[in-house]
Amino acid sequence: MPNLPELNDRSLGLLKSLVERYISEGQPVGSRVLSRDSDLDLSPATIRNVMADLEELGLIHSPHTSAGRVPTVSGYRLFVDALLTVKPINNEEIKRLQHDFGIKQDAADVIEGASKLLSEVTQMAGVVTLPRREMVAFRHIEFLPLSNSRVLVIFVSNEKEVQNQIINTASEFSAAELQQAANYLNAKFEGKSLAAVRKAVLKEMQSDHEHMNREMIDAIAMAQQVFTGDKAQEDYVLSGETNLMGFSELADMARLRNLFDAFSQKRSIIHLLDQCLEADGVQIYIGEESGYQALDYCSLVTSSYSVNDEVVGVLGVIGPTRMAYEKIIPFVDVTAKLLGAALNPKTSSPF
Amino acid sequence: MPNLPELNDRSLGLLKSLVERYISEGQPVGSRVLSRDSDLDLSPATIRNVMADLEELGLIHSPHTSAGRVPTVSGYRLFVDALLTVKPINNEEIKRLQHDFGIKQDAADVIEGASKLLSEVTQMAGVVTLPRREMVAFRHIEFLPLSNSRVLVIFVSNEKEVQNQIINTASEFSAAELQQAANYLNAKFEGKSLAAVRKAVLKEMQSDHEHMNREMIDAIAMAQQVFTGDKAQEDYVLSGETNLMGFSELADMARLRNLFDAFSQKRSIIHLLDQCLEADGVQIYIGEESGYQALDYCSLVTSSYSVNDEVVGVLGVIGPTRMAYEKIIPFVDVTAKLLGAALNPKTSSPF
DNA sequence: GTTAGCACTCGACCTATCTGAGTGCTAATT
DNA sequence: AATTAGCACTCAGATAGGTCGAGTGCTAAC
Repeated sequence: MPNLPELNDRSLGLLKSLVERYISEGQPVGSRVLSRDSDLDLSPATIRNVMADLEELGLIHSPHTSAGRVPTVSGYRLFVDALLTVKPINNEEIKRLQHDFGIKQDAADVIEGASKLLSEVTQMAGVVTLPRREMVAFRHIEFLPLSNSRVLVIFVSNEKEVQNQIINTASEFSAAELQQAANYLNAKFEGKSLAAVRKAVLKEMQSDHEHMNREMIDAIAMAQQVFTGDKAQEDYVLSGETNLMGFSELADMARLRNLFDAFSQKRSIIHLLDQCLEADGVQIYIGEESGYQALDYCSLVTSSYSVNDEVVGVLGVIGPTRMAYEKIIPFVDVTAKLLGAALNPKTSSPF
Repeated sequence: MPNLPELNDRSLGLLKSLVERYISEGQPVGSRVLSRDSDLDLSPATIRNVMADLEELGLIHSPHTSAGRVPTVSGYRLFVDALLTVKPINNEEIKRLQHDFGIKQDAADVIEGASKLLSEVTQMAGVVTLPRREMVAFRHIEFLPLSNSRVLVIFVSNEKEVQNQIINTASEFSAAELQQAANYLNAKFEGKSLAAVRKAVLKEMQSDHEHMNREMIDAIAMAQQVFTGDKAQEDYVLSGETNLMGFSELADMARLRNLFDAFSQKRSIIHLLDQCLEADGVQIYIGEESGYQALDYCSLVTSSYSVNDEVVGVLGVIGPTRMAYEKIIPFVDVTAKLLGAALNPKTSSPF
């Protein structure tokens, strides 16, 4: 095993300077600029030696012989994990953002506003997943008869969210019968979380039906269709995709198309965002780390957001790997908290 | 006034060959290929003379001295209006498309399916506007109390469409009061078109309220908020945008960005599509004809679609000006008819 | 361990040249 | 009078050579 060059403070400091420089300038950085610019007082020659070490460790890389060095994915990773000095957001700024959130009436608007905000402030793409259905509270259900034993189900959760779907029933019901069923379900489940409702419905289905009358049984049967079909209706709101067209990393049409295809198919992106649901705090995927080819030249900075201390969704920013992490990270963090608060009418400011 | 060269049959035939050739090959076409290929038996020299005439008329144009000729917008226009031989769609194909439409349950799915269909078949971008709200039938309304005098309005139209909005009321209402109001409105308006409901509501507002009780007045006041606020909630479903990235006309990042910006802002595109609502039959905008800079290098082929003989929306295809109009036009036409039929549960096939 | 010096590499940019497709014009042909 | 052959001309695109400068790795001196 070859004797790997050690990573002392000096090397790390150098890496930090290099990454910062590359992020701000966008061009491979050479030994001379680094010598002149960085606070460490070293000659270009010395810096070249250190850079050779860093290259051997796979932290930086030279596009060609006579260009400077560029951080690799591992380089960025080390930078983000250990070297980054996050810039806190000043208080006025937070106030302003908070105010922006305050205006919106319904949940969909709030979500869309958050997505736009993310993209406008960062000049990259912003993304916000819709809140998870299971985590929201059951508020009200309504059945309306359609033709051919089909029933339109309207379902209100939380304060502001309305969803609807069509189900097929075993027999045809009158408006009055459906009303009864709805009344039953509304009385029984109001205020519970959807996850709880789902569990309760399944239990009812399995228990013997002796103590239940016909209407109750029908109601439960319909509720089953509504709540236990797992049609992961997950979705997200994306904004500012076109900002990404400005970055040279994505000037290549094939790459760009890959990325935009992924955006419109949504599947991969949703998978990825789902992974962020579990982790709390800010989560970062740099370049290929995401595992999705479409995002190879991009980084994703995410944070989950919560309502009533329950994680319900994820939001984040997508941009080129060369992004100003020290600003993006705190901004994503704050936005997630503000969004959570805005979606919960009861809480006051998290700050 | 200079003596303009006349447009005889030969010139027109030549223009036709040229446009067809350019559409299929994508490269400026010269006198030689046209002489060899076209059915008119003419030497390259003669063709050059004719082409010079066509150029003088502004129908074709030479990118540079030693390139062939390319149709101008006027050239395409003349081609489309007078020279095009539309290829009828064969019957099996229609059957297949019809079947695709048959499967979908709810209106939103049908619309999205149509958009995807348009983009997949043409390999360009497909767009479908959501049906106009005023034209659909009123079916059912429902009020639910929220906090602070706010009321959630759920509103069902047609068979499958559900919409909702939040309104602010003058005073706080109980669930029972709201129920009464809803009953009143449902009884009074069921089955009428939204445009009719709107008119009726406005009339009620102006009439003296002597013959009405308190609940009716409240109901009408709420209905006014719901139906007469003209929040043109117009929107469209776009698919296959990324197909456009493959066309050399849009290889330029600035152009592409312009276009995609227009797509996500939606405003311009909606304006344009709205213009197509009035015209019936297939409508075509070629290049700058649209008046929107973002679409300068694109053509838009649209057709309105109708439910119950009432025009409710527009659908179409967006692609480079260099597109196979003879196939696209009949396809858009058929798709519009099939979509109209699919949205109307009562009609049988239009074919 | 650090630095100065130096030969070397290589992309970026500029220029010159060649090629071929296609034109416009003129004069000959039908 | 319309068509065509012939020819000089134009111009984008590809290829090749040449210069420039930024940056490197290595060696020897500090």
